Amino acid sequence: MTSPHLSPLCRAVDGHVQRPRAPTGAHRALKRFTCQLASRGPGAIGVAARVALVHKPPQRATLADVARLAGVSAKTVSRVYDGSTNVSPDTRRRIEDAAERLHFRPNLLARSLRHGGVSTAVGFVLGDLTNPFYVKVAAGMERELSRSGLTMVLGATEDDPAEEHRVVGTFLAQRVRALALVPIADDQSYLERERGLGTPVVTVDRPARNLLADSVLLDDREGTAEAVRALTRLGHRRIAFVCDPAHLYTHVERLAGYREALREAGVEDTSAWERLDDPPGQGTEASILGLMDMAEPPTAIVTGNNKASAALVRALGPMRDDLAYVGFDDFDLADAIGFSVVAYDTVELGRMVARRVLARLDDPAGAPVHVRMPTHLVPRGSGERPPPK
Amino acid sequence: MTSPHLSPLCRAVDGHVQRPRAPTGAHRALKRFTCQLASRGPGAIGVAARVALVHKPPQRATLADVARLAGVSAKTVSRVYDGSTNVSPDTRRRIEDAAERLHFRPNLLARSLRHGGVSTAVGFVLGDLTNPFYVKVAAGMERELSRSGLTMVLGATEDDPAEEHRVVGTFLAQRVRALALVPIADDQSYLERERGLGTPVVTVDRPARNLLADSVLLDDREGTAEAVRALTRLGHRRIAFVCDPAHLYTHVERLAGYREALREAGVEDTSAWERLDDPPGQGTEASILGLMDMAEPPTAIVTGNNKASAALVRALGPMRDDLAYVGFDDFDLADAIGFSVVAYDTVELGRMVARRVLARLDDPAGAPVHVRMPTHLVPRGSGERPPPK
DNA sequence: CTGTTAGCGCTTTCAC
DNA sequence: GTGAAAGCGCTAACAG
Repeated sequence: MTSPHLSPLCRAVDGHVQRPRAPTGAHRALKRFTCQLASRGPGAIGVAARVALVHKPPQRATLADVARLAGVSAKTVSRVYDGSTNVSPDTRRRIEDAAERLHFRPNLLARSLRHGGVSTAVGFVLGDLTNPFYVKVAAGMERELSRSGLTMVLGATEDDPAEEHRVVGTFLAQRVRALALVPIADDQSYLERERGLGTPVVTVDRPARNLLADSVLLDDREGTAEAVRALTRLGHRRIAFVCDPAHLYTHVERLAGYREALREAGVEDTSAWERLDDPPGQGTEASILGLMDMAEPPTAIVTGNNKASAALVRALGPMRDDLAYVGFDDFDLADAIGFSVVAYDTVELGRMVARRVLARLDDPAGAPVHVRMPTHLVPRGSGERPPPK
Repeated sequence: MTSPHLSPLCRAVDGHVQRPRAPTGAHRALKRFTCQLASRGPGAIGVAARVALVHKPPQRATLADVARLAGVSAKTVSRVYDGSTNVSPDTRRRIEDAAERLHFRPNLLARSLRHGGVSTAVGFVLGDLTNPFYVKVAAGMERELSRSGLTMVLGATEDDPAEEHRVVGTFLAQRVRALALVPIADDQSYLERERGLGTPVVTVDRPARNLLADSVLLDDREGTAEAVRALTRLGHRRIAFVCDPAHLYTHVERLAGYREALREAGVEDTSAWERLDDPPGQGTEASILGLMDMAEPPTAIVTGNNKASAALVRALGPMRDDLAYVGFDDFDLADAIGFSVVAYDTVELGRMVARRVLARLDDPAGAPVHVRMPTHLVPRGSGERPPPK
């Protein structure tokens, strides 16, 4: 019965004495049953056994199974997989053969547990997976992390502060190695302890509140200021700024850049041109149409994000040429419709987040590092028109 | 020294005898050191100790730590966290208090290992994180999975077959509970074994090759056919189809739908109107300009995906009204520029993938299930123009 | 309702 | 260069 012709997985079953109380005891008993039948030839498997076989699949081969088949100790097999060089070429080959035959895959769960209980995943908590900004950041992160053998786990808060706590909690329970976070809750002090416990936190797009964490942000203020300066240089003075919602950190910064640049050009009071929170239920399109209906309408509009830019296109049509406009954030087809924007490399931003995570893992101590990713003006026609005479 | 006033984490240190050979022995020794200093008051921590404390952070509290503080056994604490009701309210409160004080978080890694070595994550292997289609699918999946307490791990193949193997391998090593996959390799038979080992596979957007797996696809063929039928009903006969690359499953299907609908309208030979692989180095815009340069140019164009639609806008401008056109895939601002499309609910598709995963986890046996998500024509102007007389 | 014991699959320490 | 024993944090089985 314990003949050498039994399949490797069946051999593992013979080790039953060594693992008498596995939680999946039923599985194992069943496995032995079906394997025994199988050793009589496939035709001997009854219907019940076949159904059971499908319902309770065979176990994966473990390191011990490989060791047994290769005739070495578990530790030696382990050495082959943790990059140790202290294995003779001959032994190594035997082990690799055995592993191949058993389709062995090291269990990262077990390895992580043994290795200080920390997984190889980095959590990224973002607002919304349908927002192209967050997702391109995630793409950059993933590329950079995978080069270091780390994976990325994504969680969405749907811009709900309570969800931030829930998702972060799940990730911490999974023992992510680090946490990247687009903060939405009012307060991230609850993460201070985790940082102290060795889980670095890097915030993305917005700074953390009440938490000493690294951050990777855009240069929101300078980006908008540059756009407005280009317009004032062309002679524009009646420049509007459209953004919603106004309270978000990035939007506050962009508004500040707008005001700053207009003040430089001698325009002190911009309040008449600011549309910061859209009329409830009507949205940004209404704000923009309202601006154009003014007695003295603006000669240029700066939008605070890509949603506002889309609203502008919807409100005024794709190629309105009696008005100058520049949008924060690049977007698909902006080139095709000649929409000038304040752009930045979103994927690179994600890579930078990953690099901060890696650097922080290498050096958990030290003051928080804050990175501002640069923006640049992309002229495409809509932002280079002087005001009408 | 073992006074009750020592912090809980320091108490854990007193259990040193119980875990004498932890792999992080250095950490623990260090922890004891700093804790002892700390018990003399924070001011007594020397510079070296403080640096060391930061470099080698204290350990997380474990279930055993909580049990010790609450004066119960580990198993009882465990019962509180696995949803057992067999704990007296009083004990439960004591445990919860202790857990709170120690900031205890159950270690999902350990739990997963004990639970048959399967994690709570579902892997989704997609082509490219910057592609909005895949990402919206991921968004839908994530929403549905999180309702069942599962998380999602994302991996990108960058459309490289070798990467598919690598990413899938990583996920399997992490013992994902199931695998969703946009296949890119020629052959997925390597996953047959994993399925047999209890890891369900659901393919997305394209069927698997040589693997019995569930799939969630779009109704590509009918989607294109519907668009073409609407055009033939308006009188169009010279209808072009632009798509690249031609070999992809979805594109093959969409082409078939195009041909089918034109055949229904009496047009047998469509080869002159098909632009299936763009001129190398020049892209889809060149294909489209080439079509319009023909002696008898098409009166309508159907694009095979959103990239081709974008190329059409770039080649012909955003509001070309002497030509009818319809695109497969909806895209941002398509409404603003009056671009009619064959649309579908991408997020819902993702939810459906998640539901297939969950169903398959419940019932690993049974024949593969194939789902086709419906598409629908969204009229926005560009597709409802009759041909010029 | 609660505790004891053993072990998931792996890696660590230490001995050979 | 290799092996034996122990245990990471948690939970299943089985007592009491």
